[in-house]
Amino acid sequence: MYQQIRDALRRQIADGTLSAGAQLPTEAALTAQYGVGRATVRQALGELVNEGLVVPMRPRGYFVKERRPMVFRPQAEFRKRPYSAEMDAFVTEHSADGREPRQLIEVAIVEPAPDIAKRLHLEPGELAAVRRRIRWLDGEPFNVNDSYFPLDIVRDSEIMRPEDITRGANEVLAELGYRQVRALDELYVRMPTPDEARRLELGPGTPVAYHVCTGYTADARPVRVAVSVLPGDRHVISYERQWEQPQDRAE
Amino acid sequence: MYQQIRDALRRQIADGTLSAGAQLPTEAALTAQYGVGRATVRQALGELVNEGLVVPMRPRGYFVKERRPMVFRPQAEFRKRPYSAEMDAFVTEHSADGREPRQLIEVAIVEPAPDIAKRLHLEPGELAAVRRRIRWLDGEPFNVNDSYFPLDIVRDSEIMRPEDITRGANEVLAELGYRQVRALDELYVRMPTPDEARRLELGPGTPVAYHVCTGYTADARPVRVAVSVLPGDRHVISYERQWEQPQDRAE
DNA sequence: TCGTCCGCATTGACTGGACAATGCGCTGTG
DNA sequence: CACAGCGCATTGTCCAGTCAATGCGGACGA
Repeated sequence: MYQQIRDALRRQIADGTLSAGAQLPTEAALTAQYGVGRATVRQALGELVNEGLVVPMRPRGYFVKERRPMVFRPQAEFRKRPYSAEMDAFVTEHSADGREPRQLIEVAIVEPAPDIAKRLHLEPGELAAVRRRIRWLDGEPFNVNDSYFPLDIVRDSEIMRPEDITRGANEVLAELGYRQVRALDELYVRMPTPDEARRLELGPGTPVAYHVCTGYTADARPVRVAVSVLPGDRHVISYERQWEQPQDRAE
Repeated sequence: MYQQIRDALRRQIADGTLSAGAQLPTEAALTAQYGVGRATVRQALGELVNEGLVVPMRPRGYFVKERRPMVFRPQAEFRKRPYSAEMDAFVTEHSADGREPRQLIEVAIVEPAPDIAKRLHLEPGELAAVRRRIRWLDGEPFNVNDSYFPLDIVRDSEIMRPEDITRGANEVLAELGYRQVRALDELYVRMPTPDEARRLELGPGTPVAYHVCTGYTADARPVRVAVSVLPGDRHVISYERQWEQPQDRAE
């Protein structure tokens, strides 16, 4: 059965017989070794690909996938205080040292998708400004981040210019009189849409985190919806908490 | 080509021609309709399955998958807390009303996996206690949650008993003199291991969030590592943040 | 009326082939 | 020595078929 082949290969990957980056036996070799048809071997390999363990490099063969996640911190933009020693160590361990960043910013005025409009309290037909950002690391697309703002509050502001805002879009919003005091984060885990897979150059077997952050002003008006798509094989999402009170935590 | 068939079906699912729960044409029907071999049709259907859009119900046919996510809040779940109106509304919208919960608890003494041991600052060979929980909703496995504690501090405590601890394991730890004041959360997104897929009854095309929470006492000792596996199709992870309070309220 | 058994439609697993596409490396040429 | 071109190993796509497993529903019998 193909499951035997699949499991044997998976075991070899897990125990290091096949280390990261190593080449697997070719389809022909496996066909001969197990005495089965090629379709059977391909099914075994296909499942490993779908698990994200293996990448086919046509026509060179199959290779064990390497995983080099970067830390993604939803918290980073809010916090000014220093992080704890643990967080520092963790970030250092997964740092981007030596990798070359690049980003592309694009600004547009759109009628947002229904779920975005709902979060911004926009009526159907009302417009929003969107800053679309694609970020790259070492020439590899890393994540996409689209931030939506109600058009009437950011019109003619710095936010509409497709350039990097060093002090952050949140600071600009604050200067415009819409300082955010609260945010609601949602995180969905799913397989990418074909469009996302293309934009992020995702191989099969790579799920994504879909992160939606809605920022509110003190009078409970939503002024920003940030949508991020994070490839699972390139990220670890991390945040820190402190207990204000002795408290339970459960999932 | 199989891509045409796949895309045509995906379009029908997206635009509602095939609604959630509806049956797709059978392999035989598609074979006839497109005049291709069965393998081609199966490849098209297989990719839709891997995207999590479609579920094969052997031998009844292929059906459009339904998605019913529950809110998962790393922030206190039992704690009555003054959540904001937005959070309340969001939780209400994705509530578990009318669903029947069940859970199974198992306690063991183990030599933890290297990554767990490292987070607990345990030397190789040192032991940990682990409380393994599987939680169900409407007979469907919902998530698994394994909490590890250094054995020497929980030995003979209530934590070693495989029963529900109403006031929470964290409170027990606090009573033992190890009150947690800080936690570091990590979230990985990946495809499930075969073991996870079996325990959680995951179909193909269902990614998981792998959530690791390490809790620290005031003197920076890690006393608890909670590992959760959350099926992507049954969860939306959500948390709330506030800007720069004296005590940053976590995410 | 109720229960049991069996047929059948459908997917799962597999065979053994065919031809196309594609990088890599070698070879031969200028 | 540099470069262009070709061969080749390998995966991608596809075909036509076989047999097994499985749940549902209808036919049949008590």
